[in-house]
Amino acid sequence: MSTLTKKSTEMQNNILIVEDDMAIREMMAFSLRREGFDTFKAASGHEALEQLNQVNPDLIVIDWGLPDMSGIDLIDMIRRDEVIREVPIIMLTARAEESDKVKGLERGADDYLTKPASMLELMARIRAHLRRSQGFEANHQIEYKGIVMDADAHEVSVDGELLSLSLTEYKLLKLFLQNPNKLLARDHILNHIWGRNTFVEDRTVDVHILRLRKALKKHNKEKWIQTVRGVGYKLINQ
Amino acid sequence: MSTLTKKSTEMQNNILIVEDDMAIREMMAFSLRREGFDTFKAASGHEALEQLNQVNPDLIVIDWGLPDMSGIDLIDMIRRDEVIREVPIIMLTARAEESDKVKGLERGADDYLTKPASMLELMARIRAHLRRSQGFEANHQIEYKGIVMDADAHEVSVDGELLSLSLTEYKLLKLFLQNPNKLLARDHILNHIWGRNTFVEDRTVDVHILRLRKALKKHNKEKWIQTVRGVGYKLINQ
DNA sequence: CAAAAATGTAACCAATCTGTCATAATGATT
DNA sequence: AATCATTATGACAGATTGGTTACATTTTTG
Repeated sequence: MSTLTKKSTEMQNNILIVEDDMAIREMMAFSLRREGFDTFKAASGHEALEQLNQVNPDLIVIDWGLPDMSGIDLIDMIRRDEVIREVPIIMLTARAEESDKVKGLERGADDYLTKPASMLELMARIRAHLRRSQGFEANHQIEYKGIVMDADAHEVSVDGELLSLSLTEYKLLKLFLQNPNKLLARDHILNHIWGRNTFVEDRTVDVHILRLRKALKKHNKEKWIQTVRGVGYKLINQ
Repeated sequence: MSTLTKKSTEMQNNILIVEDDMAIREMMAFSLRREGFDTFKAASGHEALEQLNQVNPDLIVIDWGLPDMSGIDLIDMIRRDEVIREVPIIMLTARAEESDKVKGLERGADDYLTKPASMLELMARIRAHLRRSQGFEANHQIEYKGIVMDADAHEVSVDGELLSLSLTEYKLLKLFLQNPNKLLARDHILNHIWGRNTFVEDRTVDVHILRLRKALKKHNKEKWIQTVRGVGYKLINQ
């Protein structure tokens, strides 16, 4: 699996820290690593965007005052990106002014802490957000009309029978199961499975769709993946 | 729809306030109602559980120190309940002690505020949580007199029956649905569907209108697209 | 290390979509 | 009613699109 699509279900959680003050940044990174997180660091908005082209963090901590752009602007850009849009964001600020707090939360941050922030509280809030964004169930199962995907076991079964899938097929099916009945455009699929900036052909998606269809066909679920000409594919019911 | 299953997509959000201090409770309720939320109140843990048997709130604000049980215990019970388990919870406390904060977050609260809490900040945090718990899944539908276009599924149905459309027809219909009862000039249509500088004939629009009309005809919606001689077309109500 | 599996591309074909034209139908104007 | 202007319709060819197979390359497995 490439670094690009690194996601967090079975592995450690990735946290991206965006903070220009080196001392604070390193201190946070240190604490987070000690707690078992994988950390990625950025000292500016642009560095952050660069990082986001290479990692899909599970949570982002953003300093309000960055040298090149405001934290708010960075949040805006993240929330507009199709792939990472939903990542939880914790804002960090030196000013205790309430208007900032409110502004940050209104504009897309999920949480807000005032510096000097207690590491303990930051950790607790990070864990609270991760807990929520990764679901409550201990064993992550997605189910849709007889197709059951067990993320922990990395297994898929159709009407009880195990389905043998390659990794790409698995990820593809997972994407479909997470968005049943929704049209997934080709480039959307590309972005989510291969990452934002890979040089994979459009047609490659088709081939993998074909392979996934074949796998489903063996279990009499032939017509589950519907083609929408000119746009993409859709997982449908029957 | 029964009160029990009241969920929040189309209607106001329900907020449950669990707080024993009447002054604070009423103040919060007042502010929340003014902001357009539906509020439900409980002065104790037991009252809260009673309320939860009747309403499914979209978010719960819980005071740390309740007369009959600790807020933490209440959270535990909520998180163990199959139905409401995932509701966002904001803890409220008079003590500023950090250990409480951390404990609350570790045990299942999603957020934590210290009293005296600023109403503005509480509102902002409530909205941030609601946005996350429901905002991302808004499904984009356009509806006009029995024609329902689901942008996520890329589907159109007429009186429940699915309509099969080519991409251009789909875009055309979308344009009409976005501007019902409005006259759409030919060049307006051209600009919106083919782009500003394409070399497509005016007459091409007619052909696609024809095709769209045919598709609608199959579902007894023959006369929906009206010709306005010399100008363009209009989507009308039968 | 050899064999098997997985992956990304290219190439071919079939289905479908699209734009244009010719002609018919309709409406407006005189 | 005759003429002109505009739109509807059907047919057609070329373009686009997606399904499929084959193959080279990489990765994994035994």
